[in-house]
Amino acid sequence: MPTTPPSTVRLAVSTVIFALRADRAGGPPALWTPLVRRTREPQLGHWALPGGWLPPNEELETAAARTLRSTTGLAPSYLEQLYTFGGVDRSPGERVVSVVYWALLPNDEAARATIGPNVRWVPADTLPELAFDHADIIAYALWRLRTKVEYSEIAHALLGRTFTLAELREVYEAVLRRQLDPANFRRTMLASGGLQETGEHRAGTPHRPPKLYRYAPAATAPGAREPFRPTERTAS
Amino acid sequence: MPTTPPSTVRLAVSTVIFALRADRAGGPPALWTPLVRRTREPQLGHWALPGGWLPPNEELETAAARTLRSTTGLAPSYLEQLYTFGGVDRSPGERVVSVVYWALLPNDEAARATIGPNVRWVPADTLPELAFDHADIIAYALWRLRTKVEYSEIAHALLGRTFTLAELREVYEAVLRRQLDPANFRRTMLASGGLQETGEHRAGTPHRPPKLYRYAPAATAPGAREPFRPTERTAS
DNA sequence: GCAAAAGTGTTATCTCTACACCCATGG
DNA sequence: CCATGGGTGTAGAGATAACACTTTTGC
Repeated sequence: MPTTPPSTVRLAVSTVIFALRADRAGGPPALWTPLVRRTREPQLGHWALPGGWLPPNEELETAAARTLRSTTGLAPSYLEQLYTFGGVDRSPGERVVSVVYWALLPNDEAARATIGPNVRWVPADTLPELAFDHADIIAYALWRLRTKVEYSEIAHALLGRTFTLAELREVYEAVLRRQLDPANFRRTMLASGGLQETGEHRAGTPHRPPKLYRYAPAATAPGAREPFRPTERTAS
Repeated sequence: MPTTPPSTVRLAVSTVIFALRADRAGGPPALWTPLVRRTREPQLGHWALPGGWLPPNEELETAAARTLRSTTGLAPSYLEQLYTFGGVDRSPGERVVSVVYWALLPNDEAARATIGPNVRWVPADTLPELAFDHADIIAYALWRLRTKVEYSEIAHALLGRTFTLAELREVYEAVLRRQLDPANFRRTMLASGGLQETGEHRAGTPHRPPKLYRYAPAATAPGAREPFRPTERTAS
């Protein structure tokens, strides 16, 4: 079916948001993501990633954070550019290039996220049918999260400011979908130097109270592999 | 200095290109990259990354390959999206969002790349002053190449179709800027399963003729970490 | 005291690295 | 037969994984 080629390119910014949620109280947490219902054509009524057109005077990352806030009412603990999707046939009738970001929300805050008829949280690995290529995009973001957790210290972004080692391990287990040895996990984490004892303990447990830690990135060792975030020039 | 905000966003595609070149004949190769001289304002006359505006009916990756071909006259052996740079103040007076790709050229072909008054090859780690934020972009692309070489098998893309293990090691050494143990390198490479003997030997050496290999990706083992290239829908 | 999770110790195994050594070829 | 890089063997250091064991709390 030959369509008349679009005359312009429109630029959108979308965000894939991840947070941990327990299916049932006390059960192991899993990754969930919020979707919004489209209120315009094309694909009116379909579920889609939060996003919108890029205002000419707004930074890309700021636009991503804004759509995130308007969707969930929360600020992300982690936000990074994922990929730019620009296939000619992504959207019928017009050429849309989407710069997609991905974000992590802290656990305690995510519980009181905005809910409404046009926002819906779904498990990240069993998605409903989505608009455009958004299912592919979420799958890619999930892959990025899962691979990045293995070599980077981002898991803490899914927790609150302080957490126990067992809670941190639960995050890893939810993301990686496999059990980890508590003893070895503890040693690996402490050896990384990225954790700092708060001196406090989690109260209210039916057993020995665990220590609380906070994330405190180690002083960058010479020659260490820093993530190298591209330097974006912010508006003056 | 307050400037009047631009009313539209323009979308460009640029490409960082890497190839190996020996400084002197027989010497160890190093990474070089081609630049083009700008023939329009802004930044007229400055050296910049090859690129251009995105035509509404052209795929992003196709646009990157096209600018690469028009700059060097060659086809890339590797091409991947790097990052999208969209800072509000990247370009004076207008809002330009650049989807940047990075590419590798095979060694034998790179030798006969196009040269002209408006194309100039420079060593990738000692750049001249560049237009816009292009120096930052190349630095980021270099970082990506150097980190990706450590966990992925892309080094062969800087060589021809067949190569010796010593030649492959030279690529790694040029990219990583450090010497590698030939014995251990050999074993690691052969164990990866990505190399296949051709049965031929490199002739004309003043000593024992080395075996020639070709790149032949191993059958994907179950649970192996595939690179997961995002699925772009190609034009029908 | 008993259950349960926090936290520690120990050992087998695998991987990485350095380097000694033999092999094959041109001159 | 000699120089040179191709190619193999191997032992020590360090990281990883499995699991036994001790500690500390609530009930």
